[in-house]
Amino acid sequence: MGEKVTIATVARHAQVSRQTVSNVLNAPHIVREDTRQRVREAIAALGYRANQAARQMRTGRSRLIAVRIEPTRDGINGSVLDRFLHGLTETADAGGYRVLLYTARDDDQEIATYDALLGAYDLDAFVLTGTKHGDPRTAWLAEREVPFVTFGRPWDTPDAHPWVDVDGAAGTAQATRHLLAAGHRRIAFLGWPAGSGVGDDRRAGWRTTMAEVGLDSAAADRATEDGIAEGARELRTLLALDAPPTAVVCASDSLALGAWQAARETATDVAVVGFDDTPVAAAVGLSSVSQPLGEAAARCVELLTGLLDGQQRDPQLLLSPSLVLRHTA
Amino acid sequence: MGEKVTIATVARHAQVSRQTVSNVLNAPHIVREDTRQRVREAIAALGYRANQAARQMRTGRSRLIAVRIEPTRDGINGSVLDRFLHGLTETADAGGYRVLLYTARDDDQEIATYDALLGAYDLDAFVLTGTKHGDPRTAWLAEREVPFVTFGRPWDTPDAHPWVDVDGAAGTAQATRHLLAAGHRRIAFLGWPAGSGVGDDRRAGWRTTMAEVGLDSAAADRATEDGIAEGARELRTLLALDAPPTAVVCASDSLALGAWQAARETATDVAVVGFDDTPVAAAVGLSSVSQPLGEAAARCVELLTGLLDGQQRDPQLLLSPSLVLRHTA
DNA sequence: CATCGAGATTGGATCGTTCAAGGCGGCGAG
DNA sequence: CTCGCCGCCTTGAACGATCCAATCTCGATG
Repeated sequence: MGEKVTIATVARHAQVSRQTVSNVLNAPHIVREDTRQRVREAIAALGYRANQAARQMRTGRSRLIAVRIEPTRDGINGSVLDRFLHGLTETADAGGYRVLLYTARDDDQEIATYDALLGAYDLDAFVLTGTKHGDPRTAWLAEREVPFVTFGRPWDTPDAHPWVDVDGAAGTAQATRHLLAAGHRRIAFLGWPAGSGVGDDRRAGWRTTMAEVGLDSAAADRATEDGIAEGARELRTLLALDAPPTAVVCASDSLALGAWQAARETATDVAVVGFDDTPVAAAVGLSSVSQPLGEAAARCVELLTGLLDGQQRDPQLLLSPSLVLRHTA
Repeated sequence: MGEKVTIATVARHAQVSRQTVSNVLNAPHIVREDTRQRVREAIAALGYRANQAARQMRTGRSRLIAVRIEPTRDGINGSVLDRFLHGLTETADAGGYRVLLYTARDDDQEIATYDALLGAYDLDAFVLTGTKHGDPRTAWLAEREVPFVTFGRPWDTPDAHPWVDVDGAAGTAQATRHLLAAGHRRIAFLGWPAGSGVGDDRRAGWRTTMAEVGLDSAAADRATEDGIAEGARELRTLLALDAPPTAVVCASDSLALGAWQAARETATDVAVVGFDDTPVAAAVGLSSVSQPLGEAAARCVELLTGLLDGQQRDPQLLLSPSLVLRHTA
C-alpha cells in the first residue's frame, strides 16, 4: 500500500506546481481549463485527499460543527434528539462538514467545553438544541463571535442570533382545529406551567383557536410538570368537571399517554392528541403533532454553512409541524 | 483579546525551550520536578491549550473516534442508540478523545466513508454498532489495521477483533427463570427468524432454561419479522393452541408490545417480557430486559484507548443485562 | 519589433507541534 | 586527570497545506 499522497505528489503527477493544485481545489476559476482537468485526473488517479489538519493549521478552520448530546432525560421525549442528530450529520456531510459530539452537565460546564473545543480543535460552529430565558451560553458565544445556530427560538430577544424552530402554536392550533372539525366543543389543554417559552407557545395555539370559534377555554386549561403520571392525574381532574371535555390537546406525548391511559381506565371516550410524535406515540397509536426534525436539522446546517462561507441569508426560520392522526383522535 | 497562546509563548514565559514544554505535556517523567512545575504554572497562567491540528499533523493522530448514527429504523427500538452515544461521548471526553458522527446508507458507502475520514481527518478509531455474518466493514478495517471495536459480537469468528456485547441469552434466561419462579410452566418465545446472531442468541437463552427444568419448548417457539403487528399476530396463533402459553418472552419490545396488546384485547391473562427496555416499554409498563448501554459504551471506549495507547487488555467483553420488572410480568 | 499587461505558474515562508540529534555539566570509574 | 555516561535541556528540521510576492507566458498593441 502506497506511501501517503500529498499535494506535492499530485503536482508532480500532473506536471504542475503545488500551488496550482491548491488553486484547483480552492479557487478553480483561476486555473486554465485543461490544466484544471489534468490536475483533477491526477487527484482521482492517486486517490488524493486534502489533509484537514494541515489545511486547518493554515486557515484556522476545521470544517467541524459541534452538537451537544443530552443525557436522555425522560426517555419518552428524549429520543427526538436522535432524529435531529441524524439529519444534522447527513446535511453536514453533504456540505463538507462533520459533526462532533460533546456532553455537559450544566451551563458552566458547557461553556468550558466551548472554550476547550475552540482552543484545541478550532471548531467552526455550534448547534444548540433548545434555549431558555436569558441563556448564558448564547451570550458567551455571541460575545466571542463564534458562529452558532439554535434549534429553538430565543424567547426574550427574537432577533438576537440565527435560529430554526418549529411553530408549536401552529401545531396545537392544527390539532385543535381537527378536533373542532370532528365535532368536539369542549376541548381541554394539558400543558406545562407558564414560563417556559415552548410550553407557552403550544398553549397559545390551542387558546387562540378556541377563541376564534368563540369557545371559552379558561376552565379546561391545565398546567403540570411533564410526565405520564401527571398527565393521568390532570385528566382525572378534568373529567370531574361539571362539563368534562370530550377531547384534550397535550404539550407532550408523555402527558398525552397518561391522559389516554386514564381515560381508558375510566372507560370514558376522550380524544387525545400528543406532541412530538415520539416512537411511543407511534407504538400505542397516539395521534400527535410531528416536528419536521430532519428538515429543521438541514436548515440549521444550511444557516451555518451560509454564515461560514460568508453568504448571508435569512437567519431566522420557523417551520410548520404536521398532525399525525392515529386512533386516539 | 490576546493573540494566540502557543507552545512558544509558554516556553518564553517559563524560561525554557519549546521542546521542554512539549515534554511536560507528553512525557512529564523526563523533565525535572521544578522545571515541570514552572511550566505547568505558565500553562495555567496563560490558559494555553495544545493545538490539535498541529499535533495531529506531526503525529498522525487526531484523538477522534467515529461512530455511525443510523437512520432510526424502527423508532421503537432505534432510540437505544441515543443512550449508547451519550455514554460513548462522556467516556471518550474523559479519556481526551472526541466523538465524530457519520452516516451511511449501506456497507459500500460506509467503507467509502471510512476511507474519506481516515484520509482527511486521520481518525484514530471506529466504533461499529452491530455486525452481521461476514461483515465486509470489519474485514476492510482489519485489513488496513485501523483500530476499531464493535458493539456486538462477530458471530462467525469470535476472536477476530475487539468487541463488547451484552449477553442476550443471559437476559432471556433470566426472564424465563423469573416467569418459572412465578409459577408459569407454558412459556412461549416470540423471536426473529433463525439466522441473525442476536436473535438466535436470545432464543437460546429461553430454550436452554426451559430444557434445564425439563419443559418442552418446541411448540411454543415463534419466529417472525420484528414489529408490533407481527407480535400481535403471533400471540393470537399461540393462544389458539390446545395448551396456550401463560407467558411469553420476546426478542424485542416491539414484539412484546404487540403481544401484550393482543393479549389484552382477547382479555387473556398472559405475562409478557420484552427486550431492550426502550422508552416505549417504560411508558406502557412493559417488563423488559435492559442492556447496560452506558457501561457498554464506556467499555468500548476503554478498549479503544487501551488499544491506541498500546496497553493491551482483554479485547472481548460480555456484559450482563438486567431484568426490569413492571406490570406485565 | 519591442513593450505591455493580464493571467497562469513558481518558490519561499508560515501555521504549532513533535521528532531527531546534539550540547552541557556533573559524577563515577579507570 | 581524563574519559565516558547519564540526566536534563536546547536547537534545527519536518509534517502538509495555504498565503504571498515574484516571475513567467503569450497574445495584443503601438
